[in-house]
Amino acid sequence: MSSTIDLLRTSGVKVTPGRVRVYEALAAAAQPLSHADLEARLPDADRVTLYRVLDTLVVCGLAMKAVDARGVFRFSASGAQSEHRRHAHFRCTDCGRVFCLKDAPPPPPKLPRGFRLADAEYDLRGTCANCARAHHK
Amino acid sequence: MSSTIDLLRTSGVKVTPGRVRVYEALAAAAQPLSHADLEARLPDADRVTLYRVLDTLVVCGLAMKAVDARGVFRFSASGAQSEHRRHAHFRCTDCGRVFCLKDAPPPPPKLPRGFRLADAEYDLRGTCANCARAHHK
DNA sequence: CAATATTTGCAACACTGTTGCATTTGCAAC
DNA sequence: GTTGCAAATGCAACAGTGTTGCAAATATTG
Repeated sequence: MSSTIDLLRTSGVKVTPGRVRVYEALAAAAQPLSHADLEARLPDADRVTLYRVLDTLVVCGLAMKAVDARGVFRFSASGAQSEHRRHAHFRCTDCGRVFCLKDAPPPPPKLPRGFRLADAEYDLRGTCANCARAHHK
Repeated sequence: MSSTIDLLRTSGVKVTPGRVRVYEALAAAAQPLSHADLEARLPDADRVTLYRVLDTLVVCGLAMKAVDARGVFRFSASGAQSEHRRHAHFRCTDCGRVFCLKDAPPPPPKLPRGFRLADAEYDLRGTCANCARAHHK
């Protein structure tokens, strides 16, 4: 099994206690966590450092960042696969969770002449099964 | 033709100059507007009143509220905006311009059971014709 | 026009996120 | 180990977005 330390090292960022603890908190969580959630779980962490650690994890691909329905950023551990580009994502507008759809991504539409495609993202938004159920409780 | 005043009256809320102006600004906009956008368009409006007017319009069904990628609420007059949803966008990573692709977007993939699709966006990124040509100068 | 429930404007606040800068720390090279 | 230095941290201050309380103004109803 690959430790958090190895994950960080492999991702090319310095290994610090803060990054280890934040990543492990994200990985242990069942839901994407907001900055406030993480502050509650890691009471000793500095507010600003926490923001910067989260940024680092997102940039190096270890975490994903999304916006929930209240406009708050939520973060989730993304298990280090940066293959997140070429398949469709479903983002729940309620809980902010992102689901990867395994179905083959649809072929990109034709582009005007001269345009060069670097990257494509099919983003679906809506309500996930959990939140849909919770809605008409 | 139904004037804004009639729309408001029909929706069961008091008709005030602020509500009329805000609704008409929303209806005239090509994109959903943030609170800040509206403040720029209506320089005389009070900040807080603007928030409350927007809330009222949403509650009475004349406007829709959504969160953008930066976590900011954006508002649009109901009825508008359903057409800008279902087509693909190409964003040039060089000049930042966004092009709307007229071709019909591919059908959304199948979702897991219980998931409800509200909105889909096919985002392509790359280099537009202009910038591609400029590149091998 | 008068009565009254709503709405407005203002001040103050709360939450989320960012920037600048001095200090500490990871880590690589000795 | 020790050292050097870029990077990360902690702190303070700030910026943007949204909310609450309350007194004054106003849209509707009769």
